[in-house]
Amino acid sequence: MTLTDTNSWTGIREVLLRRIHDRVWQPGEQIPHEADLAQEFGCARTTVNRALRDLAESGLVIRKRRAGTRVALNPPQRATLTIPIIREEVEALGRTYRHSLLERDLRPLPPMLHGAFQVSLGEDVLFLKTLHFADDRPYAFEERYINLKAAPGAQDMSFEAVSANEWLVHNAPYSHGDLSFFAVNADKTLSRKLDTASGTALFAMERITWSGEVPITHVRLIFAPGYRMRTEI
Amino acid sequence: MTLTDTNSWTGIREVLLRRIHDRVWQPGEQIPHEADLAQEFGCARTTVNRALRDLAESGLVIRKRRAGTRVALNPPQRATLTIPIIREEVEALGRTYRHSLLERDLRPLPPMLHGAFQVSLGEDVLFLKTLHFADDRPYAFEERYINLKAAPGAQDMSFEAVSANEWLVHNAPYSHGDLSFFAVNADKTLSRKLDTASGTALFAMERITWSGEVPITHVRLIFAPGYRMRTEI
DNA sequence: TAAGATAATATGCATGCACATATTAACGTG
DNA sequence: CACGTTAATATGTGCATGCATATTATCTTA
Repeated sequence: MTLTDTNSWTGIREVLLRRIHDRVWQPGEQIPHEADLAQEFGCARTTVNRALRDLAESGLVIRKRRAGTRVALNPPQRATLTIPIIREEVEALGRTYRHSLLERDLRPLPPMLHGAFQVSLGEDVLFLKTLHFADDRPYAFEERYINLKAAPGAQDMSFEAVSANEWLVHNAPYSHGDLSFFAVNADKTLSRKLDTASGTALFAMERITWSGEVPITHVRLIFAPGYRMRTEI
Repeated sequence: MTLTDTNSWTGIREVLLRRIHDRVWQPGEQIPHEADLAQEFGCARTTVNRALRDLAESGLVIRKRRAGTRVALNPPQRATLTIPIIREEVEALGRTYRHSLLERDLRPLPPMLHGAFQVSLGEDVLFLKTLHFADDRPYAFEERYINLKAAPGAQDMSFEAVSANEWLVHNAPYSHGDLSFFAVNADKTLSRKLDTASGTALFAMERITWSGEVPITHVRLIFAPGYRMRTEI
């Protein structure tokens, strides 16, 4: 009856999904064991396991050893959003990308970042101010601090040809990071750079990345008015 | 030498991860076949497969049949963010949640939503305006349209005791949706509701969900000033 | 030589089995 | 009856194997 092949793990996942959607198995309710399901579908337990694991990953079911598998009470609304390199994002829109480096100097780490960005306080960090353009219209304004201990090569880069973002992605890969999104009002500087009225609400993103225990970079990106970050769930 | 057990799939994943981080395998470079790696680690190919599949899922390697596995050129910066139910988000902050229903009526679908929200144009939709509080301070302002064809029970709900969000999560589960984030300036209404100055930049989220082909609801959530959406990568 | 058929190969997936591990239920024992 | 011990059980994971499938390389043939 189903279009999907029933004894492939994806097929089984679809069937289970439908049962959850159609309330055959109520939220919070325990569903049959892997072994029973395997028998029902006439496949190996491994295959059922694969399907259930996938559902558990997306948060739809909760699995516990011995306790069994149950339908999640409130399926967490998870969204995976891809944060592209700005150049790629702009080019994907069919527009021409360029960027211009507004500032570049060594300076002590601003106190605001002392907590998150644990560098010995004497050390200078590389500070960059960049403006990103799409078809010669400002697209995003970037302020970035780079820990030279984590990315020593950065000191010799001008970051005029290749953006710091891209260079870092390729030369100082991170293991983890913190990401946050918020809204800011355009101050005088921002409004001039992004060619908008002062006070305009702007979408902003802040990111700190580490390689293990070592902080690599702190970026603050502020997008031109009208920017939307989209994703599907 | 490694702390992790080397012949568990997670252990193998760690080893592979380190090789990628340490540039033993350069970006774009092809890495050994599953079979070779299995021999190197002294485990079954299945186990290597599991580790590689996991790395592929997080976008660090690209796998193609016959073509082999190679390190991703620009590892997409993917972030999974969990969009919690507001009540849970507020309570997780250790604050008391409540909400108040400001408006509730049936009305034709506003033209703005005709494109996304395909309801026969004659049909009315349920419109709700809600203000969410944390410790009696405004937390977020919500405007919501509910397709009564997708969630007929909604017409009989007052949504005063239980929020529309929670009710829908439990009674009209969606199969997919569109999600977007942006910034808006507080207009007169918003500034009064959210107790802030007019013009303040506010973080906003818009979401449309469907069950199959049928649209369920359109929500626009505007958060009080200072809100940050955080996640880890 | 160019285009199409064919073989080789790396990953994808299913199976059956065994053992590990977390968690709950049952069981004693004081 | 309370509390700690033990057994039962469902999921987690590893292994060996075989076949499926996509893609590339090679070999034909006109």
